[in-house]
Amino acid sequence: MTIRDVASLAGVAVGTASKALNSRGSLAAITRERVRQAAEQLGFHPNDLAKSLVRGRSFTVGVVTSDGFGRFTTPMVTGIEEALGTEQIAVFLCNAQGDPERERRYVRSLLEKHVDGIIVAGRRTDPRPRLDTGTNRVPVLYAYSQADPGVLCLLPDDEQGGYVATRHLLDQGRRHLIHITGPERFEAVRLRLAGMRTALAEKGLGLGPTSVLTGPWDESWGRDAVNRLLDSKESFDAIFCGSDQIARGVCDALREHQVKVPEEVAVVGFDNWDVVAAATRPPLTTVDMNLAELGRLAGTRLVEIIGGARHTGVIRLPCSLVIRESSGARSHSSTSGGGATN
Amino acid sequence: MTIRDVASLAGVAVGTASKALNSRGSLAAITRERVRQAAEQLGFHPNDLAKSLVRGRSFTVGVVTSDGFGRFTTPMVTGIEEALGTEQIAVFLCNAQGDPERERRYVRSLLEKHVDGIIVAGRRTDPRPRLDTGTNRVPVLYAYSQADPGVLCLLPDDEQGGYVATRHLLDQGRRHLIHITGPERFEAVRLRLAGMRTALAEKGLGLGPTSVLTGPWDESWGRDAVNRLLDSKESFDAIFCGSDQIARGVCDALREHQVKVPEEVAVVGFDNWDVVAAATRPPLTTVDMNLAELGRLAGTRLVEIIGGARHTGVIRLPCSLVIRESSGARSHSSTSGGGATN
DNA sequence: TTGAAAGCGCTAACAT
DNA sequence: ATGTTAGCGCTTTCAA
Repeated sequence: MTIRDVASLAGVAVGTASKALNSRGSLAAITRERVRQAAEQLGFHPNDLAKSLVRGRSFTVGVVTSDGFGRFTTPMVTGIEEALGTEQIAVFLCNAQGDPERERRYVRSLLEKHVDGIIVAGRRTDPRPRLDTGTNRVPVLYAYSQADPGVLCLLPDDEQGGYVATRHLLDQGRRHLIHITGPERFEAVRLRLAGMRTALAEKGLGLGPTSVLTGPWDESWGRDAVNRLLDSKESFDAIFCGSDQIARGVCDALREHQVKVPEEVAVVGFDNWDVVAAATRPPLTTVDMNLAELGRLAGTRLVEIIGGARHTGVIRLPCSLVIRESSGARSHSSTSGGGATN
Repeated sequence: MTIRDVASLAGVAVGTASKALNSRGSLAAITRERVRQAAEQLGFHPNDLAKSLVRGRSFTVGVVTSDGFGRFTTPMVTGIEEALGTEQIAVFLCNAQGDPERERRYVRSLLEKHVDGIIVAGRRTDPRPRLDTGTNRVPVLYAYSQADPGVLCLLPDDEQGGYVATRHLLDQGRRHLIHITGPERFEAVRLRLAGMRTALAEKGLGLGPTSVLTGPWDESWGRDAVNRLLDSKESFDAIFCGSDQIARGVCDALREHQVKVPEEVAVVGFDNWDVVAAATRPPLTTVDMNLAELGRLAGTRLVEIIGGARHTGVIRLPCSLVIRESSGARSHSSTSGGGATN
């Protein structure tokens, strides 16, 4: 079942059939129609392999992730697929699991498949070595991942995220804020904290050395940190957490100490990881990094680069605040709050 | 940069170069080496598109999922990739999100890319319509998803899963078991319950009408169900839950009513969803569906079918029990427990 | 407006 | 053992 069959059924040459099916060149309307009908009748589908070979483009892109299609990659891939789908581009997903050897193998395979471009997606935003594509000049773009300034990197604006979260707490009248977050070696941790400080400074407030607690990214750290805080007798009326998992631990520990959330202490998380945020009691107000949107942008930018555009540098996409009950505010969502953005 | 360049640098004909690079035919060792060196020196990568065109196989397969790379699909894809990777087969991942129209578009695109086969992956195991590939005869296989008996379906053995969980509780000396699970319209819910009944029957025990509580799949249902149970004054010393999320809600509610887990009530979950199972207090004993293994099998079976083998019918893979603290047993893991399997 | 023919990069059958 | 050649299915000049 090839275009020859269609051509002969329609009684035309293959070249003519090709033009008819691709709406190219000039043809009699009647001929075009005859070819279309023949194709329809035979259930003809063109062979993309042959098409790609002659056109020198495969209309596929590769996504190399180190996150195993986890929490961060998943929504991004959805966005990427959405953006590329409208361009008729299909996606090869490769899960390198952070292993350089696997990554090399995947890249090799992608190059042999002549992908039109590659998106590198990570599980954390800290700099990584540039993807090694040898002498090949395929367009490469980094999403939720960054390499050096010579390439295009798309990242959430963690600083602005920290800012809006804090600003929201201040707007609720809270004045004694605590930050419980992940390990300081994460750039995201440092940026979110910086945004928090900016928002506090605008109100003439600051953060004492005992008000920032760093530890692992998980629930039990949230509980431990709260216990430590309660022991220290430090007073506070709000906690901004570096992740929803931490926030959940925080809420659990507060409840178990009969501290009412949000009446006595307001809590804001980070990630808007639905299964965690929705299951927390009370449901979490949290920062959403808009990863699907970031994925969408990655897709469209990559298409532009494939088309010849030159994009480099870091683009940071604003986070939004998703308001639920843990912060004691009436619900509404917001992306605004700027000011902390570079 | 094509095989011609390699051939001319090595001073041989393209056919010779091809043979050398693919270790086919008979060649002088010295020639083979010369070609290899030339390829190396030029950084030559063969064009898979051309290769596929002439060989009539693309060495790619499509995975169409309705689970958005979620909890179930993610580990499966890891297994699929692993199995196919060793066969040099790459994977097109398509997230149809349960939308038939999107599914049609993806299948069309996969067929045009001439994938060698397609794996349909779901977010629930209940029967779905067969994937529509038109007149095309590509091999299709269903993983964590099933269609009709004419095709090959790979599923977890939910009944055996229910059996091992229950058996484990009985082995701990528990005698008054409760089942809190998801909506009865799920085949998995009915099968797990059947396995539970089998295990109980072996000890001459049964399940009263008030001992099986069905509801939504989430944490709050677990809490509600426990509250209802405690109100009813029904006595029990173990709860087998249809999901880890339900189990987590169950543990939280029990703790809040000062019921000790596992001393007074043992709890077993289902899914071994690490972020939930590990964060629960105490950490959950739970049933693991071995989805990566299921994915691996899907990959190898698909390769066999592509190779001409004919496989149909339903294959159910055994679940294993992952023992943590919520069931009050010393840790060890087990896949055995059969008996409830068809 | 249509047809004929070249060629995308590669493999495989056939010659030498 | 190596070279030559004919395609794989399609698009795209160029002629007619």
